Amino acid sequence: MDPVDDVAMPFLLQSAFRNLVDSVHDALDAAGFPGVRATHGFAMQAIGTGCTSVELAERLGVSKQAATKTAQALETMGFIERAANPRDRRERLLRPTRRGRTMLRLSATAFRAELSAWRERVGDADVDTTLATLAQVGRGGRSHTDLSDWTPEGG
Amino acid sequence: MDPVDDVAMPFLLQSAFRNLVDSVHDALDAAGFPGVRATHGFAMQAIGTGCTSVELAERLGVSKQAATKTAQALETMGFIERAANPRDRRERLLRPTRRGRTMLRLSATAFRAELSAWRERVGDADVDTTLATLAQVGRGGRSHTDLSDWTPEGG
DNA sequence: GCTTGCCGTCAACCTGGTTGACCATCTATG
DNA sequence: CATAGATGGTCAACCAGGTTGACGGCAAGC
Repeated sequence: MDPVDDVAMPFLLQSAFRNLVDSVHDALDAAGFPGVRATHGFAMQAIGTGCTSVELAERLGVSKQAATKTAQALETMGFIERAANPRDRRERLLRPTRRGRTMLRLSATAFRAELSAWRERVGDADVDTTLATLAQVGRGGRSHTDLSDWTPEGG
Repeated sequence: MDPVDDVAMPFLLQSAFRNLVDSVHDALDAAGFPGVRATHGFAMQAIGTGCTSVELAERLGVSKQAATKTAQALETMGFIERAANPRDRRERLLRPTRRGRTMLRLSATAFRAELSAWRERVGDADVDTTLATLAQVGRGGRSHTDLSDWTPEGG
């Protein structure tokens, strides 16, 4: 394989991301969850076992209005419900429905399956190195996404 | 470092991409090229030494209308010019201006600088492995971006 | 109890993409 | 040579996902 120029990094990152996300969406589509977009999966992950719109916004690194829009889409698709909080009637707790949790589980499975394919193609060691490297270079820059409270299988 | 779950891959890819692109934009901004977006740099790379809108669309993996819009933005910013082709009066050849080539060169330099920072942080070997791994997993999936004709420093 | 501040929402707008329709032009064919 | 079809480019309408600004409802602190 010819050497990869450093300048190619952004393209490689983006195309890897797209390939990964596309394959997961294909799997979700086949499993009866059509129309799921990348943002939806991200947001579901960020919601975890439940949070408010403002928390979601912080976790996704977007404005609260954008988070609210995404949450509305998720609610329309039946992935979350917005429960009133009797203790604070301003708040609406976003929490995944049964269907939402199923989608998340399928999504995680699909991600792992695609990663397994990568591992078969290039070897476990290289994939692990890639994960570790990206995790390290990810910190340090401004992180638009707070991963601290994510429990992908926590529901 | 705790092990990185495979499910984290999309987030790592995306945040690495954003960090990288943001740092390059900061550098461009500081060098007198404000307002450059990721799409602009990508498109300039894709245009290379010159191509038509339709070719640009193919290289970027988007519709020709989207490519045309991007090209218009690039022209407005003074990075490309659209020359008539006397041989085929339908065509308009998109080709980088001097300023456009300068921007591309600065952009490439900034990418390499950021990658150098990565290399210092995690070591050459890991960055090389990451590049090679991403390059391999990138092929195989549907590639939205044709890198075949790119000559980043070719101008 | 009133002010302050936070949660959520509405509205307007931007960017970067989509599809459909269309005109101008080139090209291959009858 | 005329013409039908393919191709390059543009216009218009629309969508998704993000932004900022304004604002109403509610809770909480002096």
